[in-house]
Amino acid sequence: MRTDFRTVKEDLRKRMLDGVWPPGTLLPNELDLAAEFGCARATVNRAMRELAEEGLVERKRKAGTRVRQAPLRRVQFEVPIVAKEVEAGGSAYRYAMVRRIKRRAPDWLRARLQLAEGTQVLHLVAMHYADATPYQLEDRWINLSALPQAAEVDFDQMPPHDWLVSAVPFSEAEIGFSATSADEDTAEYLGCAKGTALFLAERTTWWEAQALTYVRLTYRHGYRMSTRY
Amino acid sequence: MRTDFRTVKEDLRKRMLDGVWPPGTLLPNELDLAAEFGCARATVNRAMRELAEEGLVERKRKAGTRVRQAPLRRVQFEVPIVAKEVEAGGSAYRYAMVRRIKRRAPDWLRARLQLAEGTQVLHLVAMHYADATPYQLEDRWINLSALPQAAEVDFDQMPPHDWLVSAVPFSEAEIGFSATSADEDTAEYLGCAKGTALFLAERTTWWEAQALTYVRLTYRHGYRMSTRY
DNA sequence: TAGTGGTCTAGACCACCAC
DNA sequence: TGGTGGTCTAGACCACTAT
Repeated sequence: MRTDFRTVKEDLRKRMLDGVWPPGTLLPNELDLAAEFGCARATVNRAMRELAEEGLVERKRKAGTRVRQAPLRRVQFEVPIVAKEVEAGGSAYRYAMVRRIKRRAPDWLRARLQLAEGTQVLHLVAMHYADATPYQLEDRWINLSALPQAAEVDFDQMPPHDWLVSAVPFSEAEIGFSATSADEDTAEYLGCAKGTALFLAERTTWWEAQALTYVRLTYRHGYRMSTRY
Repeated sequence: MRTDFRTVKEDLRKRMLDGVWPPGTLLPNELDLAAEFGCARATVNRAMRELAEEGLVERKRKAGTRVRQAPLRRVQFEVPIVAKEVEAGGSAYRYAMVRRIKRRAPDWLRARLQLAEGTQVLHLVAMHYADATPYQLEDRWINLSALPQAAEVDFDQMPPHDWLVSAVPFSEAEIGFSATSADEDTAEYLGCAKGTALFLAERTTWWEAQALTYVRLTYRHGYRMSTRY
């Protein structure tokens, strides 16, 4: 059995976790490690490169590889897709359009998306359910000057997110998370008391410097977004 | 000038973004691409592997490489470190311990951290400020059976987080984000009205299957955690 | 300037799996 | 069962930077 880069990687990681190589330690160079593990230098290189990407070690030419003082912590989330989220929780996903209005972009939206005055937008409100209980309220604005086809789409049949992914597979986005108080409408949609603290995700999507859509996703009371790292 | 794997990668990416290879397209195999780019197969492999890690393409032996239908979206956050966050915002960071009590772990904490009955814990409450205004309320519990040294640390001089990073450089953690209503105490600490919706981050940290600490970080009203992708 | 990591090459063998 | 990606090797040259 040959020496696998994963074997090397996990072995090196173990030495750091077990305190054999505490933070700040200078590791042996690639050639020496390759000799120790009985593998090619390229194999050690791959192992070390991945450890560096994970933030466990820091590499510099000539200076060598060091265990990081404060191992970097990067959290990775999958962008929550509501249908998958609901089904992963063992519930049946259901979706319903609430409102669909074509109108001129309000000022706050024009400012946020940098739209010209008088730009037409499509305002969609939709509810997402887990079994029969409200899960998420979607409040979406689509820039019709960038996506005129959206005006013809039947969003009763296809959730806006699905259509957007198919229409614009690649895009830049900014996503933000915060807490908000339920206003009267939101409280009614989500079945909670007015003033309840709710988790809010906002996303703005761009393509080639043009804003495509802005969406506010308000989650039901008690929602928690979590991950391990 | 030789063909760089970055060149190959960006060239391939461009073809997908530009619609030359729309979602679902089967890409040429590595050998053909290597011939096209005039480089070794390993170079193409590295480029494609990274594109796969980014979620742009999907690779399967024998089946080949395909452009993803719905390009996967992975969001990366740096784990927010309050001091850096505040200073990045151009404010002066200040920190103050509010309370420090050694006690037996309450039942809810024992359940969460899987502690034996009667386990001693250190309960710390601290405030983090941006300039003179409250920024974050830290409510932390440290398992003294795992970290007995914590009992002797002067947390007036060093924020708990900094001490923990130096004491336990490597650990597993679970982090969760949600929304919460300000109770009376929290409202007073953060200078907001009772019942205000606040952003809450909770983190539980483990090392070798033993819980080290559980912390609730409640942010001031209006806080927003955001990222691009 | 010398030591270290970064990358490319050409070839090889293998595991997986769609056909 | 054959084609594809996954990985390893041995060698080479180069870029960066600590000294």
